[in-house]
Amino acid sequence: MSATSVADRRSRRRGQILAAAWDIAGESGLTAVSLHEVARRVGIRQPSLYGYVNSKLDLYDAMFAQAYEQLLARLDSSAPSGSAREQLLRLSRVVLDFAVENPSRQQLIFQRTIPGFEPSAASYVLARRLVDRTASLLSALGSGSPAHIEVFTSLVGGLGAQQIANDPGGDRFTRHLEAVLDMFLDHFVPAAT
Amino acid sequence: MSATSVADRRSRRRGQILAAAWDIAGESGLTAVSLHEVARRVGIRQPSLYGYVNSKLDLYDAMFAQAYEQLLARLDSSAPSGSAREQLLRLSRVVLDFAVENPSRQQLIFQRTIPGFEPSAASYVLARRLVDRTASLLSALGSGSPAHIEVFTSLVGGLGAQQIANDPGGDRFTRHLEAVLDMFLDHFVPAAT
DNA sequence: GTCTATAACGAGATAGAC
DNA sequence: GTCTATCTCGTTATAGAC
Repeated sequence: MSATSVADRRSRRRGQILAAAWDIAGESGLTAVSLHEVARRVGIRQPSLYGYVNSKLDLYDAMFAQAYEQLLARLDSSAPSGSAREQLLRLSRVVLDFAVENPSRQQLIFQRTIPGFEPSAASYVLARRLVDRTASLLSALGSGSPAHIEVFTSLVGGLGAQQIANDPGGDRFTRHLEAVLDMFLDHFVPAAT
Repeated sequence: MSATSVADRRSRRRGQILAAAWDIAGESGLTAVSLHEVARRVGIRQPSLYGYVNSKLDLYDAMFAQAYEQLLARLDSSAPSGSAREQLLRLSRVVLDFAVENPSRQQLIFQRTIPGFEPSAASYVLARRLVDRTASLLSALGSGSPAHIEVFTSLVGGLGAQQIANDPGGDRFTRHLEAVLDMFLDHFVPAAT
């Protein structure tokens, strides 16, 4: 009858570990995350981490999965409403804000620049969910071909990458999102205008 | 009267050092470049490198500058010809190919994801040259506003980033370059069509 | 579940001889 | 210009006690 079960305590610790890892990544970059520093911040010794993750790459995988869970949760935080164009704009805006708010997340889940890291199958499923949502909105607009999806994701990803690399903390690039989306729709789905 | 001057030998060594660094980056990622491994490949001891670079970040800066020099040289390798649209397409194709051929170069000069690295003023001048060329071609098309430049660089950069992250070695994203360029011109420079 | 201790290794950088 | 030697610090991971 304890108020906190063993499973609860475990998952709380895991949450602390991931939070510490994201903090380090935010301060010093994704590659600066080390098990020693994570343990230091959580208040345990580095070997104790091996009760929660199997390796450093496994920690990255947990971060990858958590980032997608957070992003998908944000997309679900409001009921879909408005035209397909409005829904697509909202999805793009949420994704873009999410990436730009925390460049390490963008680097891990979109850019894939960590040497040796590949998301596990379980984590990859989450990544697919985002693509699928984008694809179905594009389909609703009559523009759901693979080529259209490839171009569209490049547009949104490109704005995010440029924003982070060339104007961190600003909005010189992200402010163009709606114009870029209209450019895309105008050109590829002229009927929708 | 020696066939190779002291300066020649120095610059040749420097070239070997940079080549070794790019090799390592290509094999194991940009962050895997270490002075020890560079020295090993050049055939000297690690402390000897300090006769050529002042620090590891200084080595990254030399790589940054070299990458831009190579890219600018490629752009100059053929005389400008054709319409402004054709020149813009050619410039974009060269930049895109350059980035995709060697992801480490893209990561260093466009993505800027190395913790603690900032290009020196001298290196930054080279980076500006690329932006200036792009801007003047866009101006010739009547689309040289800052906003247009921001959007255009995001389009090309986005295709490159997606290509590297999601289809390394392929062309699933880069093949859309011409379509994306036409989309851009259609929407922002309708008169040019 | 967390600890101490430690193995095994690598990094960047400096001192000083030749 | 290159070397040897070394400092200092960091890392991932494992063994084994409590």
